[in-house]
Amino acid sequence: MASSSLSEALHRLMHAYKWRLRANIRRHQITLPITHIRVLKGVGRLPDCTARVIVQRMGQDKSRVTRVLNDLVKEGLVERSDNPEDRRSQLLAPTDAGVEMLEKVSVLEGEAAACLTEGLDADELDTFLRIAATMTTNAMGHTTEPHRSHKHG
Amino acid sequence: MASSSLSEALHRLMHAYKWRLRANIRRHQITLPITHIRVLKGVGRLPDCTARVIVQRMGQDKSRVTRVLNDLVKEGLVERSDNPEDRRSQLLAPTDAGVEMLEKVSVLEGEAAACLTEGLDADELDTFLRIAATMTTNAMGHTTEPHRSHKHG
DNA sequence: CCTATATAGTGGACATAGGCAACCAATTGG
DNA sequence: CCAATTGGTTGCCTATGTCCACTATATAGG
Repeated sequence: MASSSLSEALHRLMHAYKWRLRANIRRHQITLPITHIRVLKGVGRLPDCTARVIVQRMGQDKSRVTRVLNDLVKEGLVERSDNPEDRRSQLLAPTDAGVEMLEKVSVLEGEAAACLTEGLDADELDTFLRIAATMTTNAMGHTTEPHRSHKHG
Repeated sequence: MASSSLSEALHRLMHAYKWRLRANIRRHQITLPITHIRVLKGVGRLPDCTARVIVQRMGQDKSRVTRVLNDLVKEGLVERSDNPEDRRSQLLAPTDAGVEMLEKVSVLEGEAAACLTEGLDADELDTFLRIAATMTTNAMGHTTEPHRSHKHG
């Protein structure tokens, strides 16, 4: 049964990965939840980043992103500034503390990735990523229902 | 940066997969959350299943498993019976309704898996599963800390 | 211009998920 | 018998994700 294998394999992998990531986060004395880290990374990496961009990139709910962003601002890791192009939204950028945090995070994620990919060569990792991307697209693709509420990019 | 790619790829894949699964669950008029389905599957598949077995197989917290099991019993999908080998624990088995549910679930997971693996040949899927298993082991493996608390033997 | 509609973001409420620690009861081993 | 361990339960908290309603701005159509 490939179906069952795939399902369980995904759940287990995700569980294990999160576990590893959390362990690393602790070890580095960071108190941010994983989602917050992902959002912070997005803010740091994307040039004219708005909440909308994060929402689209992560496929997450708007309200969730808002709340995470609120937390990050409260923690002094992210700043909002007026968006001259659209007064409904704000531009997001990491503060100095945010940049610092991002560096720590980069290290820590690198360690996690190194841990996971131990014993795999670049070719295999590449294949894995390619298939994962295909699966992601497949899963979100054919909607089976009249949905078409949002399109990504 | 493979690290960042891997991290994001995993998160995205899991998010997309869960989304697809949930859509299928809805379509089949099933009201069980994903975790409950996983636990029910475990109970159905493993011969002398106890809560402990589920905990070990899924790597989940004991308390979580207890609660999910309680729900499943309350829903009439799982039955507990005395374990003659150990009076602390009970043997778990699906009821008739549970078996029925498992059949529906099997269909639905098959559909989800089929959706995800569309355009992938058996070889690629196999590779993917193998690498995923390796990563899972890696992630849980070298603990960085003196842990060695349990091994399944 | 005014109105209708879409879009960006916010917040409330809730469900699902996972973790930590205390605890009980039964088992095991000295 | 006593101590430590193990299987399970419960309380409590955090994290994650979704749905819905709402505000404010933007934009298209009349």
